[in-house]
Amino acid sequence: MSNLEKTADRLNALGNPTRLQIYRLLVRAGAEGMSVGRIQEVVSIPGSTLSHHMKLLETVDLVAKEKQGTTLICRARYDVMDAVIGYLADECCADSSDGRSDRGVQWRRVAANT
Amino acid sequence: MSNLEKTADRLNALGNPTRLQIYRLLVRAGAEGMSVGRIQEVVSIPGSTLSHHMKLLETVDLVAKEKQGTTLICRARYDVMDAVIGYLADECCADSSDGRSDRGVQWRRVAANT
DNA sequence: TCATTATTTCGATAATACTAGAAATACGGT
DNA sequence: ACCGTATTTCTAGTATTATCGAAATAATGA
Repeated sequence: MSNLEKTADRLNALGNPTRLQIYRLLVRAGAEGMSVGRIQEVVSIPGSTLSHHMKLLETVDLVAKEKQGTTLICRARYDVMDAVIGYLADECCADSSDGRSDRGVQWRRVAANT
Repeated sequence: MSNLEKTADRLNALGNPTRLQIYRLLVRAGAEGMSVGRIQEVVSIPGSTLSHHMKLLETVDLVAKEKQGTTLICRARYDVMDAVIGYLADECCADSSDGRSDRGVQWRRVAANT
């Protein structure tokens, strides 16, 4: 699967309001993550529908699941989002080789303030 | 329309291999842009299909069209991509207020090397 | 083992998206 | 006015996606 296809799949996964909301929750939850049940409380949709969305997010690797007893902890995979934005910024929005770049802004990955 | 919905629509527009390819072409074409016909030569799809994709990209403001005589010049709207990545980086991936951020990387908009 | 809670899978329906041929429109040149 | 080129709109078939109730599975504790 090409880089373009993989990126398109991931963008598509985020290209749904419900899933983007879920992903946003998970990113904000940080390393602690969030259980499927807790997510369901927030987004207020039937479990079966939620499960379907979670599966898609997991399929494209944007979300990882870890079973803890009977509950499932979900976490955003920052490295994968990193790859997505990296594609947009580098592969896609990189300066073209003929130096036609005149956008004024660019996206760059920077180290977190640690 | 909320910021989340708008962003989801834009991600959805890019979440299709053909459209992502088109968008990539346009970004690389820079300020000069690219005509619909030229895009069609590259991506090799029927005009009606291409027109449909271009319309969607325009609807979400990722692409602007400018009529020059009988041909249509299309250009990527970097400011809008900027807003999309900005949402992901700030709204979505921003450090949560409780300081749980521990990702190691972050995306930041930086000035282009002018 | 039984009940309970958490989550998924199944199955079905409705909605949306993708694709593309054919006809229509818009423009510039003759 | 007519022709050719560029692009869109119309129309429709097919495919994919979203939704959700009900049944199934998994894990824990009594």
